[in-house]
Amino acid sequence: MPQNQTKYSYIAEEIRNRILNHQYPENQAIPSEVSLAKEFSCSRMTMKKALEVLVLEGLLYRKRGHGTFIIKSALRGEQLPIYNQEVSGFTKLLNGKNVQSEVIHFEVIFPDETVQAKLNITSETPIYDILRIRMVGDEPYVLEHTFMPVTLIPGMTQTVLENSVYRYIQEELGLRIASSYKQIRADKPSELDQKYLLCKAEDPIIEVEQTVYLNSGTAFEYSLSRHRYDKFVFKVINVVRG
Amino acid sequence: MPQNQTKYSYIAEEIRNRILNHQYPENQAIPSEVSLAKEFSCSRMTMKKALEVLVLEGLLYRKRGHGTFIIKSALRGEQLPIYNQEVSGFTKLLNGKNVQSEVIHFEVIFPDETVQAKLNITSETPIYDILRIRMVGDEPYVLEHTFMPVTLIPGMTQTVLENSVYRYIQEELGLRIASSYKQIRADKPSELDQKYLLCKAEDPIIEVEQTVYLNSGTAFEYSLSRHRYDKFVFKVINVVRG
DNA sequence: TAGTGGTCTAGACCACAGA
DNA sequence: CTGTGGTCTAGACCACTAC
Repeated sequence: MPQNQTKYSYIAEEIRNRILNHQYPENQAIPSEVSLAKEFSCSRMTMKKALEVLVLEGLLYRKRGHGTFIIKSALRGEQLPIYNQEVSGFTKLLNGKNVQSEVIHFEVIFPDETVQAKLNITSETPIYDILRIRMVGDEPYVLEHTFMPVTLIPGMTQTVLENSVYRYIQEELGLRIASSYKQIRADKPSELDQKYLLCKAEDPIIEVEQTVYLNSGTAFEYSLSRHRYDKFVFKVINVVRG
Repeated sequence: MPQNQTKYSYIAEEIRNRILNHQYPENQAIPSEVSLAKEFSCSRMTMKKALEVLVLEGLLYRKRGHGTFIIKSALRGEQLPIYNQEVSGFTKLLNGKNVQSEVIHFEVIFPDETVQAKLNITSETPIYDILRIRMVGDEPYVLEHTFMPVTLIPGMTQTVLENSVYRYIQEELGLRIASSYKQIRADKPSELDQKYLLCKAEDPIIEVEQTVYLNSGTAFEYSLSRHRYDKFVFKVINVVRG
């Protein structure tokens, strides 16, 4: 048992690995709560919490009176809980690929009414106004327009923007992200979209509007990400609770 | 305390109502776990579970050492957990409005390879092949192409299709929905889209591809819903766990 | 030091399914 | 009947914050 980790998340990790390594047969129930609790020397409640993590990831489902089963389609790749299970930036999502960011626009301004409402700030609160194009290899993927209060995220630089803003916020500033709210819609491409995403006037755009909150309950980012329609799919897993 | 409901979900409901009715000040912590547990005569664990429900709904956030706070933006309407928190059909989402469904196509066929893979069935398993246009008032909203195994959902009729398939499945057949997997993307309109959604060739389409699973772990629905871009927004709430 | 939420325990009772 | 998961309890200890 490693330090600095809760028991249930350690157990969840271990069982997740077993599932992904096919150490449990796919066509029958995995061991029961009681026997797993015995194996891991924990209480039944803790084991339940560990398994709950995997249920919410879409890897397991449980049925009273029957047992706990592996969701086979989750093993086949495809439907992995990538996009909506973690609040992370673009950089993390495309881990391993050659991701670059080009800063098109970066200044400090005062917010308009929309941004004031989204970030819950007054018109006198200075914000960063950032426009970036994100590239994978040589190809443009997404045009991101981001607004963040300067006082919350001090010391933003061109270098940070070209790398990972989220890494800076979490590792350098030590802030914790608590939640995000996204709205996804389709739109026609603007001239800006066409210019930077290299798309045609008849190509749709898929837009993700996002507000991200810190642990403290304050909104720190409002952003509009406009993606090429041929290079973006948003995945959502949904588990009925109770 | 009503029958037929768990204690924690009853408590969550009660506290949710208090929040929405502004019975707790927005700018300070709501009562602590311990005091709420005393008020509702429950253990601290049960109260924690009740509050956890509201955290996952995006209504509350909690901070160790500080307390439990209301997420104000959730009260302002806008960011309500409508679309992704419940696995429900179109009928329920637009509750109260005049929703109509017109069945364009309804027959039993054998699945192609894509549908076989999505529903995890063989080419000899008969399925319903359903094409419906959903209207709100006089306006077309979404064109839904749905595939369901006949053996799982027996007795499908034109009348059911014109009303709510989900209600039929849950109330008439007594089946329980466990989870769903969605992929959201933008696309150009096909001729079918243009004909039924009354959209122009340059209007984008937003497509939701969905597989829905029953309690038993079997997939019962694979569908492609194509929405008018000016009448559909997909909302996602995301809470960091741990 | 006191108060908050987070984790963990050992055990109880219940609902549901299959033999 | 046994075995499964779901709920609930009463209490413990810990981590974090504020005073």
